[in-house]
Amino acid sequence: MRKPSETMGMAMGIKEKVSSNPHNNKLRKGLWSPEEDEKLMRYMLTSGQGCWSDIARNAGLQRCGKSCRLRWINYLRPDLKRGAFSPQEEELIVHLHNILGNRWSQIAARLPGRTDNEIKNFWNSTLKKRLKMNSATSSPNDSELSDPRDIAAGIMPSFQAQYDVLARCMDSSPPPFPSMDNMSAPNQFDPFPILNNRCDTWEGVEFFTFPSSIAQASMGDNSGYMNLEHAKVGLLGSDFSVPPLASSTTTTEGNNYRSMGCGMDGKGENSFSNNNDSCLSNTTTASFKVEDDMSGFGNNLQGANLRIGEWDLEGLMDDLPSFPFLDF
DNA sequence: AAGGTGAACAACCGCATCGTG
DNA sequence: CCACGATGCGGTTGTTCACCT
Repeated sequence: MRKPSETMGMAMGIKEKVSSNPHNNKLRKGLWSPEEDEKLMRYMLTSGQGCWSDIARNAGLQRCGKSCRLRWINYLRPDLKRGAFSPQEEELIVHLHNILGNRWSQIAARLPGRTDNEIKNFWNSTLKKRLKMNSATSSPNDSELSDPRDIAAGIMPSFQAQYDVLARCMDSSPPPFPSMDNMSAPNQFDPFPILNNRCDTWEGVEFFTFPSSIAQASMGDNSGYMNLEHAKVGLLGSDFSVPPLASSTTTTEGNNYRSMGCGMDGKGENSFSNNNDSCLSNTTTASFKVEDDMSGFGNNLQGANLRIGEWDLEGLMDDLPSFPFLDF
């Protein structure tokens, strides 16, 4: 795989577009030169973000703010993870696309270090093609695969059944989602089965165990992300594992609960992604006691008495933006 | 070696949304 | 309420490289 950043940047000096803005200044377009990158990077690191048009001007760049923003977000941001997508990331993208569709920014928000543009390109170039190849060999009658589950199934057949389970839960109402009592039966419902390497049932509460590869690759570095390896998240103790629905209710009573450090604060409100409108915050009646150790999470839920009410698709979709999975 | 073609990626464009005066 | 600018997002295009013939 070539490194476009190395090749395309150099090419910019040769083929350079210029457009004029209303103030008659010449604004560059096209690929960014290393010098421009350095200017923007230096300015962003020293002065931080602000109005992008100001940034473009103050950094001495003959670019529009929009272009600077895009360059920063898609390429210069220090927390970006470069390189090929791991198989786990591929699965995650496919799965999230299953649920979210072409909401690349939301998908990207759940893949630390990846940009929406990157994911979109990856989807359009690689995954779509893989799908076509698979669909051509498997189901000659299906000329078009408009259903996301077809796409997922085309790429990773195991998703078909998993998506169906999710779809049943999303499509049907009244309550497609099993009550917590029923949740004691393993794998009754798994909205993110690919994350569910191991499903532990612990006193009636299911936990998802993170694939360590994902946890390590995406969050176990020194970039301030939590190391989620071996992390377990209570099904409803946090909206990490399930995009909670508007009408869902959760009750915990008398818990001695070592919460996911960034998932639930002491009031049972979501603090994972700074979303005050968290899907849980308005519905959760939990009263969690959070122990001092916040570095790990979800290891010590005891006596949980969780209850889930009704679930609905609309609520799910509304809540997805705040669903904090891998959202840092 | 030269040309064609597709893959991969960067960047642009247009539109929607949001905040502010 | 409206206008306007800034920002965000998704679709699309443009560019380069690698591979194949």
